[in-house]
Amino acid sequence: MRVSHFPIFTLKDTPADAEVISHKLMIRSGMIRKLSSGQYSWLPLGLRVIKKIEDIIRIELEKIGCSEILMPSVQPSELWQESGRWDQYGPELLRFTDRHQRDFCLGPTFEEVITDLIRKDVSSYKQLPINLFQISTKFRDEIRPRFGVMRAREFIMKDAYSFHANQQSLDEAYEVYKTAYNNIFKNLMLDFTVVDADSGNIGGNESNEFHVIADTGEDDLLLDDQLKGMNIEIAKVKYGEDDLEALIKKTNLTHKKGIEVGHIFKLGQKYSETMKAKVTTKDSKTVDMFMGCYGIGVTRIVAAAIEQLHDDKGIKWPASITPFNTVIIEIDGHKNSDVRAYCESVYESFIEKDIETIYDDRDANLGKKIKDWELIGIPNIVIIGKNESNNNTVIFKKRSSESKSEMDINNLLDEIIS
RNA sequence: CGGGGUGUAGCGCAGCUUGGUAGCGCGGCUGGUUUGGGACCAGUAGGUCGUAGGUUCGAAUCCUAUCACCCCGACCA
Repeated sequence: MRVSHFPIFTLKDTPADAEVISHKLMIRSGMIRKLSSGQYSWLPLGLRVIKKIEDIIRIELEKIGCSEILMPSVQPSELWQESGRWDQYGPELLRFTDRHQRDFCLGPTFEEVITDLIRKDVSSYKQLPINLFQISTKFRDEIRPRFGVMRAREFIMKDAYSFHANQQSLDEAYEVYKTAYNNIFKNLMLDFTVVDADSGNIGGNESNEFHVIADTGEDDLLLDDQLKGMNIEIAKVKYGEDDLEALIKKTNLTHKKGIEVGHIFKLGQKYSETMKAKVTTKDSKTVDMFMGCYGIGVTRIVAAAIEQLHDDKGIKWPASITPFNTVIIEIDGHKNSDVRAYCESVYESFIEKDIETIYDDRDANLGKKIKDWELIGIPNIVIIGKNESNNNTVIFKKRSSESKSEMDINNLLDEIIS
């Protein structure tokens, strides 16, 4: 892409209403803009990061036999009445009425809809297990949205659901998802941990949370050397102790801050029972299906990655989810046609190698361009001016390092690809 | 919902205490010189001071109400 065709919107000043670093950097680097409290528009740069995360998730889920679907966000109240959550869920469930005075809500989660979907088409144990997921916008009328997209009212979540004829099948699937989630977060190239957790009002009897480790995280975790452990809430119950310091002593675990980005649950028969989602078993009996549900906060991962990987200049994207792999910064290309032509040819050679490249062809001086791309956090920075054009070389600088070096293009391509 | 805070130009802010009709920096636009780490010079546009009401000869400034936004708490991917 060329910047002339891929608008970037960077800011020098931090907007006054941003508090945490990821929020500040997302606004300044032009990834998002606020519409109203807890609601953000995603600009081209930010959306590319979302797509990267979604693709990593898709690949791992498809590997374990989970197929993608898409369900409506506007959900009829009847289903929520049936599960009992119309009354239980509380004001976080945004409710409204259509022109026929029929009640609806904006889906904060999709157990009701998917259970309804499955019960209509599945009647035999032979059709099970079934694994489905969607990546879609969820809405929760949060008491207090905050920290930008970290806790937004409208956000993108991947939610997967599994249906089984018996507990054993669910147990097996749960472990498969756990492994897949580990792979997803490994592939995202973020420091993370999985902990035992409370299943909250989703229901069920076993659950694990996946956390991105970050000093600015909101959740307290107690972890061992292997980064395994438990959420503080679980620890409190388990050890009968409310004080954090006392718990650390008692458990001999390390205290870390985490940002919850994934949560998996064994729902069991909670929804299938109330919503009468049954199948016939091998011995001709009927049984309520066993369910699991598995969530990942896609938009929250964007913020969590930034919380974990940044410096005073801006974001430092891991290769896995960077909006672009490489930026080519042109010096004086608007006046120097040799430089322009040379930049174009270097750009083409990057594109030929399938390196995701953004070519900064703006009429601006070097300092401004470098500041912008360091803020945005592109891992590889290539600088080209008249010297490089004459020498048939480029200047190469990594986002993670201060040093620059003049390089032959082919050598650079090899280095970036490796 | 309880506690705290902020609304003045696209962004960051000053002005408010002590009323006299709005200013600075960045950004934008035009022209020129520039472009090797956020350039310089000259010019220029842009604000019913969140909204409504009140006090006053006169309100950004004082009073009342209201809305929005942010932070702390309860809740959560």
